[in-house]
Amino acid sequence: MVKHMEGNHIKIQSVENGLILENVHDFNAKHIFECGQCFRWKRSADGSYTGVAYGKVINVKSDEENNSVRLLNTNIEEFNQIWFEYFDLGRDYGKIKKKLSEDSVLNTAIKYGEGIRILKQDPWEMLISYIMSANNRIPMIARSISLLSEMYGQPINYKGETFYAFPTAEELSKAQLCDIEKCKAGFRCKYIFKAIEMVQDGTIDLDYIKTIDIESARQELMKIPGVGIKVADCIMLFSMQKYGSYPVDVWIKRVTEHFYLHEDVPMKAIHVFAKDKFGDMAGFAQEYLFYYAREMKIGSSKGENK
DNA sequence: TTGCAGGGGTCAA
DNA sequence: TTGACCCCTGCA
Repeated sequence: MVKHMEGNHIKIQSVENGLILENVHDFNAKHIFECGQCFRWKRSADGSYTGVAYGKVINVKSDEENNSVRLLNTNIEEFNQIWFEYFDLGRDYGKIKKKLSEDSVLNTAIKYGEGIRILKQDPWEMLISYIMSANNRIPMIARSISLLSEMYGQPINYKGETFYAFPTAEELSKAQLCDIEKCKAGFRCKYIFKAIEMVQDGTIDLDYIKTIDIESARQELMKIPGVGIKVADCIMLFSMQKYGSYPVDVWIKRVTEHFYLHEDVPMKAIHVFAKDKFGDMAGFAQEYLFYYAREMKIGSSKGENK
């Protein structure tokens, strides 16, 4: 079977309990799963990653030498239905990188995270996950999501281990605030509780928000408590294909100031800069810069580049 | 050993 | 514009 990407084509081969994708360019599992866009993928000793998305568990291993990717615990139907889009395989990242590389900073940044792809994740899951991210650390966020899924999500068995799907709004609507608090998300629990209610009663319609322009979508998302500019931008970039979004967290603020603005500026100035400089490709630029900043510890008090 | 700052921001004053 | 905020880790 052959599946078309923009300007290229992927060859798909069925193997025992999975698929081998060949002729896949710009796909590095470490870069994809560790660039900060997702919380539910865990690395194994063999360099593969196992995770839960859209109610399925799969194992992913990329081989950059041979431009191939191995997916385990799936099949062609599921690949066509879920994973082709999830991994954004219809997009030519080579073209994006070429364009962004005209900028010398990005030219360097891209060398570090050359295999990044922006996953098309579920808006509901991103909403709750990024509410949890406020003033929090990645391992803590991952733990809270995991606890919430264990309490309210559907169990999925894979190789003798039980994984849990991210719970739907309906499944979570059965929870009281004191139940949500068991996921140890602290002061964010009350925001999550309210977000569940707003989505469940239709005050917030994520499907609709996905269809409207980026500015309106941001305003709409920010009606949810616990959702500010940064969280709204993450939701839009990681689950609504709004690639002009440039989520500004501490790392992005540091790296933008360090390389481009050369001084401490207000948050608003960073957004204006990104829109001018990167336009509708700002989201891709953000991911390369984020990965680079973290790898190099740029601007951090512990970094060598301060 | 205990204590305290601070973290993928947001909210309220 | 500035602190407080849950929970937890790292570092005196």
